[in-house]
Amino acid sequence: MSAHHNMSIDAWDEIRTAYHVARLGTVSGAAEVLGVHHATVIRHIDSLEKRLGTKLFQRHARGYTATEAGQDLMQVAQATDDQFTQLASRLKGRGDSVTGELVVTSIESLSPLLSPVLAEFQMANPGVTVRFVTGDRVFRLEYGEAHVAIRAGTAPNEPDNVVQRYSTIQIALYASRKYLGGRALPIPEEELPQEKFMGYENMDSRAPFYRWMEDNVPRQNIVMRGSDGRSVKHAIRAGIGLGFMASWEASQYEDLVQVVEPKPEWAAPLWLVTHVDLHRTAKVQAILAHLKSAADSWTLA
Amino acid sequence: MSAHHNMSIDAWDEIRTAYHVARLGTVSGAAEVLGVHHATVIRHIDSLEKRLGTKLFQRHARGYTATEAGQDLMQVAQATDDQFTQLASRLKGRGDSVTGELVVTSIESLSPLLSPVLAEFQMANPGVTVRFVTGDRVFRLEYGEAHVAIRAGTAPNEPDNVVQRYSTIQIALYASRKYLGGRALPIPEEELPQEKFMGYENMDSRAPFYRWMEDNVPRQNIVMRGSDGRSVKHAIRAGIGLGFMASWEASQYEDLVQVVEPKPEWAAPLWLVTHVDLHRTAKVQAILAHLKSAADSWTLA
DNA sequence: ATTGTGATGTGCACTCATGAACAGAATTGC
DNA sequence: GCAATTCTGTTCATGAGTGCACATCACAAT
Repeated sequence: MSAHHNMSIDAWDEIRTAYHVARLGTVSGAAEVLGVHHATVIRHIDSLEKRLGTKLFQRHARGYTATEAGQDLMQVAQATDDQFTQLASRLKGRGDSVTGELVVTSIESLSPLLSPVLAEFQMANPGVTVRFVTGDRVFRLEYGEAHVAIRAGTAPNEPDNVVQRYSTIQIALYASRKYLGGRALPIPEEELPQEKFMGYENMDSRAPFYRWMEDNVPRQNIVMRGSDGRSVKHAIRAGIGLGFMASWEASQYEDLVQVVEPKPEWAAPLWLVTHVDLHRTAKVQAILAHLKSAADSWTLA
Repeated sequence: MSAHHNMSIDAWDEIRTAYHVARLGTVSGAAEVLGVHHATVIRHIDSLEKRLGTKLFQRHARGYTATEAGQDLMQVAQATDDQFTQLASRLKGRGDSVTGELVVTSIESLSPLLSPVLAEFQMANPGVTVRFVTGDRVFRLEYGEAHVAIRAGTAPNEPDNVVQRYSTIQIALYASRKYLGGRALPIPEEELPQEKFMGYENMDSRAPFYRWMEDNVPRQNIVMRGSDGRSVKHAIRAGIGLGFMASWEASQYEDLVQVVEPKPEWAAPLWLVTHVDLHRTAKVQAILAHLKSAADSWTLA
């Protein structure tokens, strides 16, 4: 039983037709405006009247004149037409201009790098409201959780996602001067496993430097683990031992020094990933362009 | 050029489809509610997005989630659906119940006869507003000028008008006692042409008693003419001579007497005429029934 | 792992709404 | 009064939109 016990009109096009007939007073005029044959207009009216059980028009050779019911319908349809027209211009404009919300997501560790860039973008486009969502859980673009995501690591290959190569985060091993105590640098690679290390809580991540640490550093030498980048950073600065950090972040601190020449495989590629449905919109294109131009001024490599 | 330079949406059904998709979150669910195949829903969405130039939904295997644009559309469509539903119930009710305006038209001379009947009807149906329009010009039902007309004379045969036999107005020759001066009644028919007569201004009317007067009474004996029934009535009562009057009206006055037995051909048939489009509506049926029952209590013959 | 379920998406046959042509009627013009 | 115009209304052929079937995919549960 698919019958609507609560009567709701399931032929909006017919109302639209009736509206123009009531407005113009003739079937032919309405047919011309609607771009259909006048026979179609007559059929729409007949169908609608049959459905409503009420005569909407009185037919005569000079045209159709709306009954009270028809005039009532005309007023409602008039309002509807106005609202739809406004909606259309809103939506049209929304497609070509950068307004409304713009949701960007990334892993939390990129936050200090991206925040200023996004702030810049917002100031350049006052009409847009930027929401920067970070978190270790992957925000799913296909559910509309974000317009663009900055992902790190291996290239995502989820379907319906258009992914672009973005930039490269140079990762290196750092330690504080306090820990090193004036030792000669770089530390020879064969001696590294004997150092103390600051590790990560969830090493299940497939980041290459994680795997390097798992493979080359004895478990007992990983003396502490942190679950987020900030705690790792503070532990290293406190002198607990060696640890992986992004070069751009470590270089901001005078007390941190790079202990070995970074291996190329440690580098974490960044990916700009957007949903295919939203990729072509002006808003997404604008933020992508802005992110790329910002990356050009970075000195990450 | 039939191009709409002002963008207005010319596919309301597609908006309705998109509305239900946005509301339910899945194409399949919307298809079931709408009573169409889910492929149709997909095609509607695609068409609408193409038309608006904006993505309304993000597609994924679990369903469709509305973008900002889609949510905007959903709100507008929600309001539209509510308004249409209200309209439908209003119109549905209007078809089966007697409410709103009811326009009745007749020739002016029937006004005193019909007015109390219409007043009765209004009091029996408080929801209806009765407009009683009299005038010598014929109000055209097909232009929506009236719901029901009471016509006198020969049966109207206009197309699209359903006409019913109503009642018969008995017309007879009357004169005031002052004019007669106590003569014996009835006046022999062969002496009638020698009497003085009160006539009508527009004798072009095809009423049978008009023609009788034209045919049987010498022109110079029609000593006065009036353009409306009231002036004729007053002239007769003033004693100017003989004149045709409706029996129901003349019988109200003590000073008026019937001078000859009325000829059957003088009687004026009344017709109830309605437009075919409105004839079946409850409102029209109600007033017709009321008029007929009122006629049963009349003593016109 | 594997099966099951409930989604979206697409090619193909078909039906139904549409469009073209014509007829009828009323009003307008000369 | 007669022709011209402008409507409505109906019939019939056609094409666009629809429904069906099947493929595909994602998630959940056993």
